[in-house]
Amino acid sequence: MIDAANALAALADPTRRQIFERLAAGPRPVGEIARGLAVTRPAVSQHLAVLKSAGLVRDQAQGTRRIYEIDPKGLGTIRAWLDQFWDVALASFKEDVERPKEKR
Amino acid sequence: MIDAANALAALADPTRRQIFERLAAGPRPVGEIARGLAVTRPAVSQHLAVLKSAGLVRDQAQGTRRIYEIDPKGLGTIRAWLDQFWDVALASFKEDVERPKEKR
DNA sequence: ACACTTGGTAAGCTAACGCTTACGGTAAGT
DNA sequence: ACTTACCGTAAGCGTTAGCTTACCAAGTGT
Repeated sequence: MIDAANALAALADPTRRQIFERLAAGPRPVGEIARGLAVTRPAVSQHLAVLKSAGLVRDQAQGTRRIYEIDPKGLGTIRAWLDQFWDVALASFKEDVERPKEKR
Repeated sequence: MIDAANALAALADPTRRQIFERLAAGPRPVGEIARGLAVTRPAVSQHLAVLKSAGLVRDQAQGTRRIYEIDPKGLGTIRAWLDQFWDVALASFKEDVERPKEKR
């Protein structure tokens, strides 16, 4: 199951965000993702596994290489979770604007 | 400065999410937040400090107690960051729908 | 068949994180 | 003034997370 908890935890890591942002430019094999990053290729593999289990990316075998791309599922889960608090945040903001009026 | 990195890292922790969700029901003092949670009050204080520095909550002194509430700033930052990938995700999803058609 | 490329996995280490206990500091009540 | 309630901070500890090196499996080309 893909809940918001895993998705948020996955995107909390800087290296994982870097990988995710790189995939936003289009699907890529693991080696190409690792190239230019500060960590080794096995580290990237581990990160991809975490992102995959969080529903943020999906892979697709193509010969000896695996093409990774962004999976909309994870993003949708996070967005749904965020929307849960959006009205509360807006109410808080509205109160923020009206508060100075009460001050006088 | 409040960037998406800090906000995501802050919401990655389960206890911090629990605190944040509890604040969605309305502003509360620290003691009331800690009541019912599995951790001690100082732990809650530390978590609140992290959430605050991420722009997710804000506090307001009221006598000897400090009232915490959700700050829309952090949520907005995360949402803006997510929207950066939203079109990519939609394109990926669209391709997902049309791919079976090409299969035959 | 053999070599090479590609990538996932295991083992182990280090650093960071979250928690607790203990303490200090401020405001309110008596 | 003295006590009590409320909360932040420091110090210390155990666990986890991310990284590296080493190894293994599968596919491709010659």
